[in-house]
Amino acid sequence: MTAISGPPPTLLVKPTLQMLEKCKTMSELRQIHAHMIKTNFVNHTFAISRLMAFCSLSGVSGGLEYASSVILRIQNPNAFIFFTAIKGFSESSYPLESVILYAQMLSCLENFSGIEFSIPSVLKACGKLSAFEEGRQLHGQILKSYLLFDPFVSNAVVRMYLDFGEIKSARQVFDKMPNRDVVSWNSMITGYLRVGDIDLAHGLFNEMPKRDMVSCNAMIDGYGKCGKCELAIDIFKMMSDKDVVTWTSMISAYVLNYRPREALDLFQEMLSLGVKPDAPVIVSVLSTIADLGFVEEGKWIHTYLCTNKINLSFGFLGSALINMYSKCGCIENAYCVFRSISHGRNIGDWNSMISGLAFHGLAQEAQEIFLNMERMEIWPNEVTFLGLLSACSHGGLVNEGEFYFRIMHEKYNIVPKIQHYGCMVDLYGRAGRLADALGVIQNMPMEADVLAWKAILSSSMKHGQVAIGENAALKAIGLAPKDSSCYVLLSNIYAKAGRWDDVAKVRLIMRQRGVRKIPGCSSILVDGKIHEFLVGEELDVRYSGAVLSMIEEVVYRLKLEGYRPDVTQVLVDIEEEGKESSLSLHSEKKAVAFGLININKGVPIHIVKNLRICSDCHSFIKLVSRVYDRQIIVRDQNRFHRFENGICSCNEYW
DNA sequence: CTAGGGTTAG
Repeated sequence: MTAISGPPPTLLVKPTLQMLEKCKTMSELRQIHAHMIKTNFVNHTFAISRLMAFCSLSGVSGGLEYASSVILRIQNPNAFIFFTAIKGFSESSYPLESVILYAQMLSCLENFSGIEFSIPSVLKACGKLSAFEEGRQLHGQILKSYLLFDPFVSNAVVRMYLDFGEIKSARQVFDKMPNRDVVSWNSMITGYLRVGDIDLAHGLFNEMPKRDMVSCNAMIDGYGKCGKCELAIDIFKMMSDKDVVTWTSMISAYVLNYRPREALDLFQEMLSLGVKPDAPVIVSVLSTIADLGFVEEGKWIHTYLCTNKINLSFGFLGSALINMYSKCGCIENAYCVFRSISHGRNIGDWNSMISGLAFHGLAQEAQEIFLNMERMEIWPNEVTFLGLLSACSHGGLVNEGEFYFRIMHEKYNIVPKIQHYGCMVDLYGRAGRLADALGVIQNMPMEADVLAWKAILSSSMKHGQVAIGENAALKAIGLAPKDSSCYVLLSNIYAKAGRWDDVAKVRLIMRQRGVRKIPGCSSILVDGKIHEFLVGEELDVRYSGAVLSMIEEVVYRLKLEGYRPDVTQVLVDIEEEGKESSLSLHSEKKAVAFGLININKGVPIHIVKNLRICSDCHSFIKLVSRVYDRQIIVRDQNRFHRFENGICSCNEYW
């Protein structure tokens, strides 16, 4: 087809551009394109570049072929026509197309002016692809053509080397850069922060001639990620201007450093100052709320999203909401959100729903979600299978777990990662099949990590396997010498076997190594207020007397019903009576007692515990639910336990 | 056209 020379009719320009803007599918694009050819748009640079941009959108298949064929038909293509497509592809999931298009551009352009606009995108694509060879060639071309004087280009070169993980090369380019600007400094700083080289990052931060908000935001984020929360706070407080990224970085820093309350307080402060929250900050806050189990706050955010008509299928919002509701015990609400985004569901939304159901021990329902995915031809990813495997392991469904593990690579071509093997270890371990669990560890293609050994450790504890447990503890402690839970589990195993000397030894080693047991902490929501209880004798004066006598009364009544305190859950060998009273000071028992006093019959008692619920508390609460006729829902580190009528929803899989 | 923040996982 030959283009007629001359511009398109002026009246058609605006509607054509609008059509391109609204275009949704490739076949629509073909129609518009046909129309453009008829009405003389083939050389209209702006319209063609819009058309090219569409081709580069992710989810459009055959985009590259179409874009290439369009360009071939242009009489005198210029660099701008290529630019939008090159940029688009570099940001898509097919960055290679961007490199291909760039090569095509070089071969068909007569005049190279304007190609410097595309170069940053191609460099970005090379970085994403780890295309070392192409990247270095490009760098060579840039050096020869003096393009390094363009700050956009040289900064992109630095960024590419950082993406390659070649910090030294990036630094060399940075040091030799003719026109270093604030972006160059910021890129270099984030490069150092990403690999945890805080000192070098901080050095540049101090040295740079002029800092801007981005520099500070990057430092806050970097400090937060390497556990230096206080330094992050220093910078945050020092800043006079803050944007939503500043707040998000500081909020995430708190979250990462286990200071969720301060994170939420900061979010409140941000809102009260009129800073408009966007998707990233909301996602981050929702995950904190999920961890704390603060349903009310979570609901408030959900309402906020609805009233501000924020689309839940955007980014991670949907999956963050689903996760929040399921972690807060409201699996129905989670379902509701999941159903409400039936159009435009992300893979993350499906995964969160499956994991949420797994967390509730609803293995059947989790499998049904997966069946729906298959029916709708939605391709699962590795996280989908983690959810499914965890559902099976919490539901005691060994055969089903084996099935999913198999189809994961046979049908879906997903290579199992260490986490998947960990799930399998857990699956067999919980079901009491320790030999099979150990078999997984022996046969997996990588070295087992702490979590795999901890799975063995806790199932040895549950099934009274001292020797296997000892060995697993040795391995786990070797991999994570500071993790108190490994020592505690080993000590529990010894206690269960009555080997109090060994219990004492473990305790001694812990003290020598300075490993402190994380104190158990349970919280309970009463009248919209959160009340916290810590393990041990210190009890908030506000409640102490009433709660302690309530526990005494409950223990007395339960003993009449056959309750026998399980003293193996005590870390120290003290006299039997001492063990009993120290058991009765477990945080979840205090929270239950507080709930019995302050929550009316018929209203479920919701408790969140920071660690795993101990087996004594588990049988204790089962009995309470029957004797006091209460529904008690406990969320521990691993999952939900719904106690009713003397039975727990976990069916002893925990 | 280059630099900063986000979920689901044993």
